[in-house]
Amino acid sequence: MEKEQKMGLRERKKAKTMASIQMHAMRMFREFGYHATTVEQIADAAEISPSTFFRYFTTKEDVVITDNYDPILVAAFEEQPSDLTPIQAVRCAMRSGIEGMSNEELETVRERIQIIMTVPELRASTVNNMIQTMDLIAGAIGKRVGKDPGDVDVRTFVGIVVGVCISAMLYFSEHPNENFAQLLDEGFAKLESGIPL
Amino acid sequence: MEKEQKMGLRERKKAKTMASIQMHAMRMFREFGYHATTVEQIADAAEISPSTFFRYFTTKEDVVITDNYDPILVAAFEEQPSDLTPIQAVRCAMRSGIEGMSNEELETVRERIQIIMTVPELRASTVNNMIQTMDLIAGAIGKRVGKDPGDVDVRTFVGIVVGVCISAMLYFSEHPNENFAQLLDEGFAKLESGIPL
Amino acid sequence: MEKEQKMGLRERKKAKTMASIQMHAMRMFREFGYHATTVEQIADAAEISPSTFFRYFTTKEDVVITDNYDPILVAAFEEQPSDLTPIQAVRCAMRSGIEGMSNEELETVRERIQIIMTVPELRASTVNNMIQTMDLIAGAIGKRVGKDPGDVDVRTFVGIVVGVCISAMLYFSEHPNENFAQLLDEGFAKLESGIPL
Amino acid sequence: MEKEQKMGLRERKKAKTMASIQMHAMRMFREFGYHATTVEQIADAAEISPSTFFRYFTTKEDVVITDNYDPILVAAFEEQPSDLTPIQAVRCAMRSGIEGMSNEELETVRERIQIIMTVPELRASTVNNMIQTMDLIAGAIGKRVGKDPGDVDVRTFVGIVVGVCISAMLYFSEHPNENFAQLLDEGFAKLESGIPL
DNA sequence: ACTTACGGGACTCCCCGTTCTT
DNA sequence: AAGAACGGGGAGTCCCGTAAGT
Repeated sequence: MEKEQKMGLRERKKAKTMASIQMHAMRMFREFGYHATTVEQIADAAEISPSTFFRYFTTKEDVVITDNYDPILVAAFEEQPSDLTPIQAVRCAMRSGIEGMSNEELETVRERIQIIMTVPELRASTVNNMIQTMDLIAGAIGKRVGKDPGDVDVRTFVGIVVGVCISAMLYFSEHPNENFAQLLDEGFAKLESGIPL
Repeated sequence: MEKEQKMGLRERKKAKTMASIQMHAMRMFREFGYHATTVEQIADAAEISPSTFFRYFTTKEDVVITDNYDPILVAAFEEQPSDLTPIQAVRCAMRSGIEGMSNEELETVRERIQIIMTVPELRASTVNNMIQTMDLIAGAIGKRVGKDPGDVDVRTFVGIVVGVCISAMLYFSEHPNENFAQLLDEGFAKLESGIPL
Repeated sequence: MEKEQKMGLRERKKAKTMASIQMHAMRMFREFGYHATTVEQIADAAEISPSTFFRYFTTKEDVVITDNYDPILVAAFEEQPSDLTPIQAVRCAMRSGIEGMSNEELETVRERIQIIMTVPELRASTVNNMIQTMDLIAGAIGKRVGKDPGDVDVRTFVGIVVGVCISAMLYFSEHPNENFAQLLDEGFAKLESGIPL
Repeated sequence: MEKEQKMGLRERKKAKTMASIQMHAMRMFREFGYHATTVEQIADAAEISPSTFFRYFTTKEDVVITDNYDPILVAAFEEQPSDLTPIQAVRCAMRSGIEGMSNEELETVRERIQIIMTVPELRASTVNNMIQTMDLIAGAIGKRVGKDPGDVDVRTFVGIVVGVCISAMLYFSEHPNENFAQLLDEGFAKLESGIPL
């Protein structure tokens, strides 16, 4: 009990520190630009030492890229009724994942996408990140269609999903006034009736 | 004549230096690993100064990632008969692009893919690279289907193509004995009849 | 004759190139900042090669610092009537030097001072430059007062003059709306009646 | 107690490292010349890494230029009896500052001046440094005479002081057998009775 | 657990020679 | 003979990791 509580407190404190770093970092990226902001400056702003920064985030990039939506997404996917086609299931999972976010959260996501897609390195490593995420989904999809997660078809399918997500993010970064959730949804909607074009 | 020759010599010398750097780099990456090899070491091996290295390649990553297949691919795509569906055209362009390579060249490509997919940073920035490449193709596709290259559908289509390529490369990196060209081709073949799964 | 004309043309062309470089450089320094502007960018803007840049200006700093007022100043100084005290002579020489400038020229000078005093390196090397300039004047002063240019008093005198110039420039850089010529003149005016304070 | 001691130890270690770098650097500058000595070589000699060098000194120049006499000088100035004229106070402060140095220290100072005045860049940035130092003194002077530190007269006065220091240093660098302390003192002595010449 | 100190590699820019071209 | 290309090399900054305290 006692231990658990203390852990809880610690966890919460860690989460708070992490959030603080992220907040300051994002603000500074916005104000001065990603490259113009150094880790040291972020550490100063968050009142920690640079090494602590790296204990919370492996790299500078990670501050922008790290999110915790993976398990949420997977869970949402697994909850989809089994009569949906895989592509429908993905679409619905995405949608319900987004619907679960507060407006504030969504705003943060939008801002992150803007920064990410603007900075080549971030764009690169985010995609990389997505590939790993989608490996997760590959498992879920495999279960659903009764195939091995390593199966070529499953993998290709996952590739397509990632591709659609990327193009939605890119498109959104160039048209910030569009509704990102909708863009994404429409992308998958089209997939339901085959390849666009 | 004379002029052309001299220019040619210069160009050729530059190309030779570039190739030399790349050769040494790839060899050393293979032998000692990507991270264990420093730019300085590569420069030493290629008998140039580190600064010269960076005059030829903007980053260390670039040594692995840079290729000149973009214009070839685009050209191949534009040559495809106009009665093919976009996806068919892409598939055929890829195929003819690969067929135009010597065995040696193909071997190099294969090796590059292996290295790239193994090292996270390279994987990341290659994908990034592909996005840009595909922007090129977006233009060609736009022309073919009579849409703006920035059109959502075109963009989504391009995203899908990239997605399939990535998954093929990933799959290949895990199954080095497969035939990469064939993997890629099969990926697109499936697309022709809709989304797999 | 012919040769002289060609030389004249060449000279003029060189001067034009030099002016062009300087113009572009100053513009870019103003717009993007001194450090953010690279020599390469300047060269691009001036449509020359980086090496040519360095043929006209030894260093990047030189673009801002180089001027041709030294001989003018010395000449003006030597023209001063011999009944003036040294400090009066300096003052009058400065004044007549400035009066000989067009408004446009003065504006350029003002702008240069602003940039110079803002960038530490420029400030540093300008002062250095002034020391050399004043060595020139030391000669003229020596002649005037019948002492060796290397004499301690002459040197101290020169030091004071430089000191007053610097403080005027610094003051001006912090109060851009003041009249620089007047600031300088007032500085020397005070010297005529002893050390201020 | 314990903490204080340990802190003291740490501080002392840092100071030792700093002194070691400076010592090696100065020795090598003397032996091989300033430009012929690279930071890497200094780092090697001091048994640190180049990055550590730059953690202690922002630039290579800083190794020569950095000193800690500013606060000493200011303190000495503020201790001067208030019936002295500003110029007398400056003179006395300088004198008492120098008198507080050990012979060894003075020797180091002399050596530094020799190097500094020989190398244009060092000369330049030292002057720059002095301007900042004198800004400090401007504060003290302002207090003494009851004027704003930004006042034109105060600034001009400071400029003159700097000018005299520079000319003393320059003169000394050309006449190494002179007594620097005395040269400086004589410079200010003359100022007391008006501008020399 | 959190910091300080340090190492080291990537990368950029400045600046300068040498060579090659025109 | 003038100028551009090419390359070398040093200074400096930033990221990131590790070891040693505390």
